[in-house]
Amino acid sequence: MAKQRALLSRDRVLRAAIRLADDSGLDSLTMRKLGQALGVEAMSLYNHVANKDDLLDGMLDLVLSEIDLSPDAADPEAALRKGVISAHEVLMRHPWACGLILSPSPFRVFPARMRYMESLLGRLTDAGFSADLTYHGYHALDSHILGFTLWALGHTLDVEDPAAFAASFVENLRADGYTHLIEHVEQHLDESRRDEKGEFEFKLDLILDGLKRMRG
Amino acid sequence: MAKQRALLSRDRVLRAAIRLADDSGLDSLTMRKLGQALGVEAMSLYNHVANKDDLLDGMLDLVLSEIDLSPDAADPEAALRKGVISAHEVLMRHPWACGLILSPSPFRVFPARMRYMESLLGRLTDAGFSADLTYHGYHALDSHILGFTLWALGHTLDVEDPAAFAASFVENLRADGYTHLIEHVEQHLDESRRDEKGEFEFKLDLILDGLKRMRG
DNA sequence: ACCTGAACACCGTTCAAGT
DNA sequence: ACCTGAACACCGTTCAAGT
Repeated sequence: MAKQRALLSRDRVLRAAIRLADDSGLDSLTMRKLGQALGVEAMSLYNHVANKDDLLDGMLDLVLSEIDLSPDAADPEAALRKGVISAHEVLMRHPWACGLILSPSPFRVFPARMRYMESLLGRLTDAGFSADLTYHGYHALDSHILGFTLWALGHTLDVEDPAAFAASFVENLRADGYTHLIEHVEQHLDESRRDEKGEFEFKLDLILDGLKRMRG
Repeated sequence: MAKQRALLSRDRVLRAAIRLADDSGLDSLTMRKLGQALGVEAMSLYNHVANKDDLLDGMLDLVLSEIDLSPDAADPEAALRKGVISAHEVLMRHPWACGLILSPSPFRVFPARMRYMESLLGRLTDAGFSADLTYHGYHALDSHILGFTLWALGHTLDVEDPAAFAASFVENLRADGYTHLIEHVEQHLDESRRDEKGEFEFKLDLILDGLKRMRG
């Protein structure tokens, strides 16, 4: 460890925290370990963040800033669809973020989140949806972005050999007659199907097509 | 506290833990507080659950058992829709459950979850969906159940006067020109719209109608 | 067989003391 | 102004000792 470390700053603390959470998960993000990663004692961090909640808010603010929900007057429907997918991709890169945004207490507000909300609502309006459809459509899309992504992340099983795991899982199921579940697991093992982005967009298009039909 | 307490058992421990989490949230569910609620020291709990993860799995097993996904040969489409709504209602009653099921590590398997998966797949098949549509439809519906419910729970702001909170929130937004977001918050304040179940079913019907159209 | 006191290795956070 | 040692009030969990 170099003796001459760069000076601590809020930005350096937040970026180190994101890296630590990306690499090792939120459970590994403790003030002590974060200090260690920065070559400093845990207590020093409190000179740059108010407390751990403030740290988490700051991390989310940087992450949501990566989302690109910019307008496209030439093709507003494509801009909406692309923005939603951008949000999904950003949240998949930072697997700890979705759960944090959706944790009920405290309700987290920070600048990038407001900009995200404003932009998503703007892209819905641009696409020609009425105030009423924009209202419901926002809920459908925001819950798809955060909810589906968290759901997908919650189904990534962290095991060396997924095929072997699934095989022994199916074996256990067979004895108890879970016929539909066995078929579903076998469909998952079909390499041609294992396409997470495809699943996100499949449901996204169900939602978007339904909204467009209601728009008439 | 009565001196003569009923004997501890795994079932009593699990039910007390569910009550504590329902009333005070998952953060309040510590082994020490759970012991206290049962009139016992924390260490006694380890005679009935292997560890805290085993406790959480047991709690989820009881909760998911409340879901009614029974078939209805006379109207299989209604059975599917009713079952999805039943799952949502159960998960709303136990606000800590969704987040736990979707927490990525460990991937939680327990009997009631397998029965839930098997039943949901069965209701999709009953409704006449092909193997392929059942595969994608299961992902769309399961992620809607768990993801939307968690999303909705993550938006319940725990404040004494929501209207006053929203008003001051809007005031802050106005200075920064968040016009779409202001309109959205004002739509939320419209009493006639505040219908959480409506929002769940709005998106559910987008998904179900889309699936039915693909079924042809 | 079931319960518990003491202990261990952790948390977030405060605060007086150092530079 | 920024960093830190010591301390406090918590966690989950183990284990030997009690009944």
